[in-house]
Amino acid sequence: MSRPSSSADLSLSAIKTACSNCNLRELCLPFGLSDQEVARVDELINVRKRVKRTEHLYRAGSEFEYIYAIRSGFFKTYVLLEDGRDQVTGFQMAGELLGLDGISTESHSCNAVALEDSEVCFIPFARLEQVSREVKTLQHHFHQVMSREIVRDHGVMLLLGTMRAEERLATFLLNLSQRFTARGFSPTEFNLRMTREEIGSYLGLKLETVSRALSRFQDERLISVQQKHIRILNIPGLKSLLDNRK
Amino acid sequence: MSRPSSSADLSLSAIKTACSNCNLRELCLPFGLSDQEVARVDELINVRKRVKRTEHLYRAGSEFEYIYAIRSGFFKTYVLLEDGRDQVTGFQMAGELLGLDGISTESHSCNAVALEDSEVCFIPFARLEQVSREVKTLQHHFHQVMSREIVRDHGVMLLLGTMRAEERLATFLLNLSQRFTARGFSPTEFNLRMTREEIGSYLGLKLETVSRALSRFQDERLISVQQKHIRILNIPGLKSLLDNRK
DNA sequence: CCGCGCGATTGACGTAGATCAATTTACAAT
DNA sequence: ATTGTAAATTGATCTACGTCAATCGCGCGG
Repeated sequence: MSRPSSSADLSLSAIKTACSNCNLRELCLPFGLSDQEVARVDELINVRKRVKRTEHLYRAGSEFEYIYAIRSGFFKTYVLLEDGRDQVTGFQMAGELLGLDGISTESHSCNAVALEDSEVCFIPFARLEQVSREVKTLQHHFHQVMSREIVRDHGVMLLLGTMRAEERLATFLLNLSQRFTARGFSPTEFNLRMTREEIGSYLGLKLETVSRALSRFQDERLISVQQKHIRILNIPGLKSLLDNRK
Repeated sequence: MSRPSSSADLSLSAIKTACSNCNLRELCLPFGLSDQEVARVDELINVRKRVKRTEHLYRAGSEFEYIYAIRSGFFKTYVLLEDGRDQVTGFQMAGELLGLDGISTESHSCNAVALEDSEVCFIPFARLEQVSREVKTLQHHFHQVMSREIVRDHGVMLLLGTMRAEERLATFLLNLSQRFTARGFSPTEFNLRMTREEIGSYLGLKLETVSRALSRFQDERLISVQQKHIRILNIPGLKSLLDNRK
């Protein structure tokens, strides 16, 4: 509906939403807001939609109109080079925002695709700006979210520029663990939503290298891997792969 | 004064500033604002300071209070790993903003150091937020600036994750060329402000690799290099290094 | 003008990860 | 259950870039 673009037709039934009774409140846009202020955010989120696995939420070049908040599910964002090479720029889970890349040129610069069936809140950006002119805490928090994305990107640049394969993968696993923890899931046991190839694309490695590194971690009893199921057996051990180097 | 921190004492005389008569207006924060609106921005920039070569503007961990606009000069930002490895996350020139990383945690997450004697406008962030609650165009433009940084970072991730040494360097040179052009300088002739090692750190390469690639470009008559002086002889040739791959 | 030192260049060699290829495994459709 | 397909694992080899090392050369201070 809202964007009859090249992206797959996202959904079906728009779901009535409310941040007020969303259990992701503390991870998402309304973080740190008073009840009254959350009510202001509520009024600007009027649509929630389902996005099925493999469907795109937006594509590079498509018009920017919304910021998206992941209600449930899992996404990846990626950029493409003309020759077909691509780079996964991030994996996003519940409570995280998508689409910030679109603000700069009014059109998206990357692609966002669901890695599992998901639900997404559509936040009309013009209205978000309007409300954040009125609600100081919302304004500040939104700036923090954007800044956090910049800081995260710098971390990825550090990873891509200086780390070896095993360090990259350990960093990746520890990051997932920490984010699952923040969402109330086990820090040590989870299912990967992405393929080895997608992990590799994110980490600047080939899928074979990812697979070999996972196997080596398993040999060293740091983790156990069975396809997409990961169990972290030795968090300090994984961490020690990072700080000892050089 | 403002931050009696670990950073070198930046300066000397604060200089009276005014965006209104700054020739970088169109590249900097006031871009796209009416005269009246620029006047509002003027009132929040009360300090301009000199930062000498090798001096830090801020360091990771230092308190965040200002966004900085480069009036003149050249900076690099970098992040550090405990073991001493570092990654240059960007090179910034006149009209560009520094310090956006600090918003997320109220303290800076990277380091910013001048690569040549520079002048910097200090923009108290709390006041910037205040004024941008009142000036819609300023608010929107600031969001665009932050978003542009995210998009830029994604481009660097693509470079670090998928490109080969010569492609990275060609991309780097073309990017510098384009930014110098936007500032009224020659697209084809400029002095590098950074060492081979700093270029390498930014591009995820060792300094020897940077040096060799530059020499190869010179052999192929794409550029001429003499120490820090670069002359680009064949822009299409450099570009063609990028799109043909694979 | 001279010498010192950092930055840059260039060469020889080593290696982490890419590439190519062959199975194996999981899961979805029938 | 059976077959088809995509994902994952593992091995053998190749290579782009890193590492180590020897100059070179420019700019700066005395």
